[in-house]
Amino acid sequence: MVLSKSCDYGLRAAVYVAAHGDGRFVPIGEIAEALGVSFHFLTKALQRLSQHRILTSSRGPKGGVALARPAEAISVREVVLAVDGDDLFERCVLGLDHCGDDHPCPLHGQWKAVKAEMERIFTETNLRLLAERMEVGGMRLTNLG
Amino acid sequence: MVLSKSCDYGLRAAVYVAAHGDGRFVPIGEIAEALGVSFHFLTKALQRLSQHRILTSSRGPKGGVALARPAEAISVREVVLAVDGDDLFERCVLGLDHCGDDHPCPLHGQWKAVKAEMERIFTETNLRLLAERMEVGGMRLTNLG
DNA sequence: GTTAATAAAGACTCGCTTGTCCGAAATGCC
DNA sequence: GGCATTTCGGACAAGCGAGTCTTTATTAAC
Ligand code: SF4
Ligand code: SF4
Repeated sequence: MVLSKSCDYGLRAAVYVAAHGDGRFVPIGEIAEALGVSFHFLTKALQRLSQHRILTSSRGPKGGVALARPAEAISVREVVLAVDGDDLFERCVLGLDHCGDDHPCPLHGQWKAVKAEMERIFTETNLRLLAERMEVGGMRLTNLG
Repeated sequence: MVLSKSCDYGLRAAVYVAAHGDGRFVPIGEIAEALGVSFHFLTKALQRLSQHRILTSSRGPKGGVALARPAEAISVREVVLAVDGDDLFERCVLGLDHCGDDHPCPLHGQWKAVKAEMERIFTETNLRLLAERMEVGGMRLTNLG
C-alpha cells in the first residue's frame, strides 16, 4: 500500500481530532473506538505525531491528544512524513539507490511528475479542509459497519 | 514502497529482455546477473509474467524467457497488474473497504486524480519505449556498482 | 538414449510491519 | 495524600513479503 497502516491510522485520527476535538484533549480510546481500530496500535502512531509536535498530549483524567497547532496549519504531508518518513516522496518505482535526475531509470521522467503531484496535494491539503469535508460532505473515516 | 520487489524485478527484467532479447530466449540466470538480483526470487516474479501471457518460456538448453508479444504491445500497467494485482489502482490512501465515489473518504477527490495519473502513465508507457530510453538515453536498470 | 541446461514448484528461513499485552509515569479530582 | 484515568514505553506474538535452497519436469544437443 501507499501509506503504512500506522500512517493511515494516524492521519484518520488527526482528522477525527480536528473534526470532533473543539480544543479539548481527546482520549485515544475514544478515537480508536470511533475509527474501529486497535487502541494500542493507534497509540503508537499518535506517539510519533506527538514527538513531531503535530499533536500535544496530556496524561491523566481529562487527558488525551489535541492538535498542537490550528488545523489549517497541519498538512497531510507533515503527518505522512512524521509517521512513514520521506520514502514515499524520495524512493519510488524501481527502488534503485542513489537515483535522481543524474542517474535516472527509464521511468524517471514520468514518475517524477507523479511524485510531485502527490507531494503537492498532500502539502495543499490540511486537516481543517478534511474536517470540513467530513462535516459538510458526509465523508467517512471508517469502514462501513 | 509503491511497487513490491517482485514487481520491481519483473518490470526491470522485462525491460532487459526487450532491450537485449533480440527474439531469443534469455536465461533467467543471465537476467538476474545483469540486474544484480537473486536468481530464485526473480524466477518467481517471471513465472507470474509467464502465467499472464506477458512472457513465454522454454526449458532446457537455449531456453529462457522471451516477450510473448512485441515490446510496444506490453504496457507497464500490464506488468504491474500481473505481479501486484490491482491494489495500486484500486485501494489507496486511507485503505478503507468498498470505497469509491459513493462512499468517499475526505481525500478521495484529490487522490483519485493521482491514481488516474499513475494509471495513465503506466498504460501509455510500453516496454519498447523503456528499452529505447536505455539504449539512447543511457538510463540504468541496476544499482550503481 | 544420455547428458546437460534450464524453467517450474514448493519448503523453508529471515526481517519488517502489524497487532497485543503489561507495567510505569504522569495528572486531575476528591 | 490517595485514587482513578490516561499516555508512555517496551516486550512479545502473529502475518506477510523477501530471499534461499532443493527437487522435479522439460528440452536441446550429442
Ligand atoms: S523514477 Fe527517478 S527517482 Fe524513481 S527510481 Fe527511477 S530514477 Fe530513481
Ligand atoms: S481516496 Fe477514494 S478510493 Fe481511495 S481510500 Fe479514499 S474513498 Fe477510497
